[in-house]
Amino acid sequence: MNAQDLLKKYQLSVTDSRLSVLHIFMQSGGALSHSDIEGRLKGLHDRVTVYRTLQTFADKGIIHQIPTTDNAVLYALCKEDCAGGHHHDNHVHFLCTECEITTCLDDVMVPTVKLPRGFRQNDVKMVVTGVCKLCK
Amino acid sequence: MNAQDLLKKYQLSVTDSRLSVLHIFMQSGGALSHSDIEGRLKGLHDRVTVYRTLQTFADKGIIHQIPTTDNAVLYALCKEDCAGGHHHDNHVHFLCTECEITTCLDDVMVPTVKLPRGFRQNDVKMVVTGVCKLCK
DNA sequence: TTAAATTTGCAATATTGTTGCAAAATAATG
DNA sequence: CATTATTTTGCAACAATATTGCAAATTTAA
Repeated sequence: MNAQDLLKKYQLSVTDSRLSVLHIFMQSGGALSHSDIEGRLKGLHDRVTVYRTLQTFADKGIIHQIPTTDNAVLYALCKEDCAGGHHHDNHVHFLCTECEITTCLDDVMVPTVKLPRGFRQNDVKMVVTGVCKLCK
Repeated sequence: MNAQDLLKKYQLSVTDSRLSVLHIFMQSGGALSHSDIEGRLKGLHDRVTVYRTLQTFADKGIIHQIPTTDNAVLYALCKEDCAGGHHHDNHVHFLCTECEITTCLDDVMVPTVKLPRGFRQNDVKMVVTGVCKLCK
């Protein structure tokens, strides 16, 4: 699906900045931080606009956040079937200590864990740190 | 073990700020962010000192970081057997959406996952979101 | 084509984290 | 216990990251 249709699908106004950010995600394939995106926009849009765009996309379920072991917040495109409110992004994320790139391991599902009595589970996030395929 | 002995065990100077921060961790029981700690210190010590204290404790293995799905970095006391350089904090962390408190589920180990060919794993973090025992 | 609604960019401000350095506190020594 | 050496602290300055209000510009609806 192209960027314009994706925006319409989620009932969002089609604007330059939203298209740019979507294109950047589509081209990169991986997970990006706010500053990654800002860098690739080369000053085309304001920092604030990027923040708001990411927020909007996350609210709509177009992108999802990835927790990292350090400080940064990363975002990645949801799979097509993420639609309908709740995400299907329960795959493992991988952070390479060599190239510092975070990858979505789409084929590695997050295993279920048995919680102590009384805990109710909604969501699980899992981040593996190590050396990725390309840096090996 | 009391705070003072703990500091000596790790060959750290015993200072007011370190004792205060340790006490805060011991009383809270749960995971705390930098600003949690700063808040409870009520201006007793400088922001910078808190940063440095947390850094020192993390380096020595007295506390460990917990990745969260949002922005914040949380810290929690390591178990006694964390000593000797490498941590035994490979347990699951639980974030309650009601009380917003992060707990270490010490008895729930992070399951191992099989990574795609070529990926080498060093470390795994797992955060479960849901409703905790007390908020149920 | 025009009016209504939304989005953007700017400015200001808040929050979070880092660094250098002199003063203070702690540890080591006799 | 007193003195010296080492470490730690607090301040100031700074950098990076994030948020808010508001007028101008853009997009959508009519």
